[in-house]
Amino acid sequence: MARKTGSHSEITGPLVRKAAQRLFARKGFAAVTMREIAAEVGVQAGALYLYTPDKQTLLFELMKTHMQDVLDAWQRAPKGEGPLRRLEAFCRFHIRFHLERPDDVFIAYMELRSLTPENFAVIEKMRHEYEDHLEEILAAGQAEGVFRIPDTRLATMAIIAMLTGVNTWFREGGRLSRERVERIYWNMVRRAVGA
Amino acid sequence: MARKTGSHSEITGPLVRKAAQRLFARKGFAAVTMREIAAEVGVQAGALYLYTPDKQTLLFELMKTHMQDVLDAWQRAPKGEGPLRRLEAFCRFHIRFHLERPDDVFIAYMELRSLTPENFAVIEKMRHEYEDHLEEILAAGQAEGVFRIPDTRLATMAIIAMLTGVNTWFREGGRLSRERVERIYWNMVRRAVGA
DNA sequence: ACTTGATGTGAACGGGTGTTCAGTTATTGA
DNA sequence: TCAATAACTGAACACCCGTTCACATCAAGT
Repeated sequence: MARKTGSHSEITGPLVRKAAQRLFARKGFAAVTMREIAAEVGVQAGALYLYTPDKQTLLFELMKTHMQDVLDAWQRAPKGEGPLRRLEAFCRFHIRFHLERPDDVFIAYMELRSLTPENFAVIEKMRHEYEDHLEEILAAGQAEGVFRIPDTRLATMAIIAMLTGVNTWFREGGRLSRERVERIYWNMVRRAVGA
Repeated sequence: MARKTGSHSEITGPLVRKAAQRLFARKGFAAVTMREIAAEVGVQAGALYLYTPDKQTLLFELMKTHMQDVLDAWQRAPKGEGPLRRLEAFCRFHIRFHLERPDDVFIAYMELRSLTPENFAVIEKMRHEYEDHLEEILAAGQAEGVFRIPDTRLATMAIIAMLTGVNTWFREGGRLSRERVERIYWNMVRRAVGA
């Protein structure tokens, strides 16, 4: 078979990651067996080790890729000018991006404790980096007198928790459209920061 | 030994629940073994089955007791008069109560998927009952013109997600006192609902 | 035609899983 | 004193775990 890299199948590899992602999100890392993942892909358990050195690395790579995707996507997202517009951009981006990747989000928030300490440190750092983007917006708005926030770090955590919470109840085709949810949440955030 | 009920030891029983609670919160239900719990208590694994029919029931009872505690505590909590004071009471109650039981909260939010469908339905119903208490406050305030909320259900979910998020970062003896955190969060909620 | 190497099988490895149960111990009430 | 029983042990049960590896398959490159 024609190979471009020294790695393995470009077909089975992604299938393994997708199956693992779906199963980890649904049942939790510890409750999923390598044989389950293999069955989902349509191979025997041993074949998985052509694509990952072990189960822990499989989880870590999923989480790292997700966090990198978030950071890259926010970097590329249109942001507008001024703290108010930037905050709106962030809120809408966060909701939209997370709703598009419910499994990844679930894993990233629930399986931190399943990571080895070294892997945890890596993911935690990336998460903190993302949170800092929001905190910078809040701090800038506070400095300009656009926001009235007693503690920017606390407001950061509150806003992210609130926005991420959408994933726990939102269902496509439900009572509210994604656009409507985005607008309502943005308005709550805007008022919460006193703007 | 003098027994009042037909059940078993009133010493070891609670110890089992506390050990399970701590371990489930720290490592996750699926990652904790009955032998680990037994070791924490200081007995052999077989002895646990004097206090629970199986591992699943142990988890379910922990979660059910916690949810019942939340509902009872809110029922008993001082609430003040009018939607604004009631909302403040709810916010402060939620933060305080949850910060006092970090392990229970962690389990209740993370291990829903580890429950059997029947057990899940029971817990989900209790959770919904709690959420409804908040939604009723919001609806009353909206009706009286004290709040400006486009969608009470959505505001309910947003507020609860925001308040529960405190548990992920708050540390006793940290930069902010619990009272200060309560006040800041309450102010954010108050502004978010337009009051 | 033949070697190469990617892709995968299927059995095995050592160890761990939840759960059961016959038997031991210790304390009790009569 | 002694039968009753709560509390617990320690071994066993049947099965599942992540991971390894000798071996098979088969398309591609020379």
